Amino acid sequence: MNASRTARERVRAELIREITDIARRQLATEGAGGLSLRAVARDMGMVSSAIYRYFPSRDDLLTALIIDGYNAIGEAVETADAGSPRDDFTGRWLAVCHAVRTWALERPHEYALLYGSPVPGYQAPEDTIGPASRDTVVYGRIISEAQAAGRLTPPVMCPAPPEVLSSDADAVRSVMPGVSDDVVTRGIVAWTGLFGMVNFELFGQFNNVIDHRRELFEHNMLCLAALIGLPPA
Amino acid sequence: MNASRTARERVRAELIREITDIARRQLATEGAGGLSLRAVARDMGMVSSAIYRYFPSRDDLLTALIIDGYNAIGEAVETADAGSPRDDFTGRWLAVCHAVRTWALERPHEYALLYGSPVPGYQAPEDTIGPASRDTVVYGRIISEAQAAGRLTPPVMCPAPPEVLSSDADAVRSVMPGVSDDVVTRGIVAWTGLFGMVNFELFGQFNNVIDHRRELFEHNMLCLAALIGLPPA
DNA sequence: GCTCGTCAAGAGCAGTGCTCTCTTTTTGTG
DNA sequence: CACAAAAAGAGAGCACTGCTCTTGACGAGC
Repeated sequence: MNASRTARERVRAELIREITDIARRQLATEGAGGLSLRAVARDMGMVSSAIYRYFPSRDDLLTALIIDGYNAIGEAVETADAGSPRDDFTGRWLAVCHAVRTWALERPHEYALLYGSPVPGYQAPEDTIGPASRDTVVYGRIISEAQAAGRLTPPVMCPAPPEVLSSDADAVRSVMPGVSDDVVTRGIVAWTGLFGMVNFELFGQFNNVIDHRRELFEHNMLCLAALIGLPPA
Repeated sequence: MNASRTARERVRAELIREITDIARRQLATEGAGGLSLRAVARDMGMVSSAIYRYFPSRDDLLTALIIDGYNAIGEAVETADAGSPRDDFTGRWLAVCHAVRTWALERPHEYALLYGSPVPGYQAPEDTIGPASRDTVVYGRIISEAQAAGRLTPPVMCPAPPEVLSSDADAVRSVMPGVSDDVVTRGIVAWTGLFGMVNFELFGQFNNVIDHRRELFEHNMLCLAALIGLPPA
């Protein structure tokens, strides 16, 4: 009864996994806009309408891929952080930066699905906001732990954040406890700078301009680390 | 003879302009992926096949829109820079940053076409790289002129850029003459940080996180200005 | 006047997302 | 075990897409 029920659910789960796998493969070659339910169905030896038993619409498939993607990049970031000595805060930051970049370069279309322009007509549902912040808690933790260890010394150069930003800083502090508003906003600069750099490299803004992209990336991430106040390498 | 010939060419140019205008309007509501030649043709009271007399493919229409877009944002940036006192380098930088952000917020889909994920199957032709750098010369000029005026004092915090980056720095220096490799790389940090911030705001990464986006943007751009070495406001 | 290039129009092809109906298979229960 | 109910597959079909090909009209230059 329960065993048989789960038997059916198991094959269903297996099919869903297979569909998303094929879709991810198709995403890798065609890009988000070229993702075709019919092509996925063909690859599975299914008739196109049968796919709709598992994903009621193309957007639902996209949502599944997006959630998987956020989890995957989050996991990559977590692994990178775990591989560095706990008290080497700059090393940890650099490691997670490289993890993001490497992950993005290896599956550009999947990355574009997460951090590129939203696919037209697609509205990200609530389910995505949880996994979407899985990586950010890692960045926040590095900064928080550096602060707690007394190793955070932001250079005096940025103006003090205006009072109006304090509520936003409070929100961000949920992943970055124990730091001042000033450090929070510096963290946001580094955060957006990290992804801005990856975006530019991936979306072509560096074409015909920058050749040594890994080196430039690393140097700029070190620059951002210094801006946050992490100790020099 | 020549008059009549140009008469024909004039109506042709007028039609091309009308097509791109309608396409841009459609882009604003549907997004890049939803741009449909047939819909444009319908809006013009044309039959769909007639459009192909003017744009041989959908990609060619996209290319035209992209070139127009780069020129438009370039012009917006130039105008913003021209509106600030020549020797207020931080003010000029802040003005162009706000110009980029405002331009992007007013036509998010067009911005996504330029700085978002590349549309699937679309390969940007050579024609786009000229207009694509129209805005960057403005950023570069601000930094160069600040340097020439002796107003550029980068805070000591970033490590020195590695030797391997010198050739890339040389390339970038074509829009940012007279500055050291160190300043060039700082400029790239600011450049990517600017667009990283706009991307995050536009592509939804700030949803449920940041409320006072304009204020945060301005503060972070000031922080990046300080990182470059521009004088405090 | 006649030819030739330009253009609009329409039909048509292959593909898409999605819905509907019909049939088959699987499942839990009397 | 038998049977009704639920789930899944199959296929046709609708409206749409980009794009191609052919046909017929128009206007400019020889």
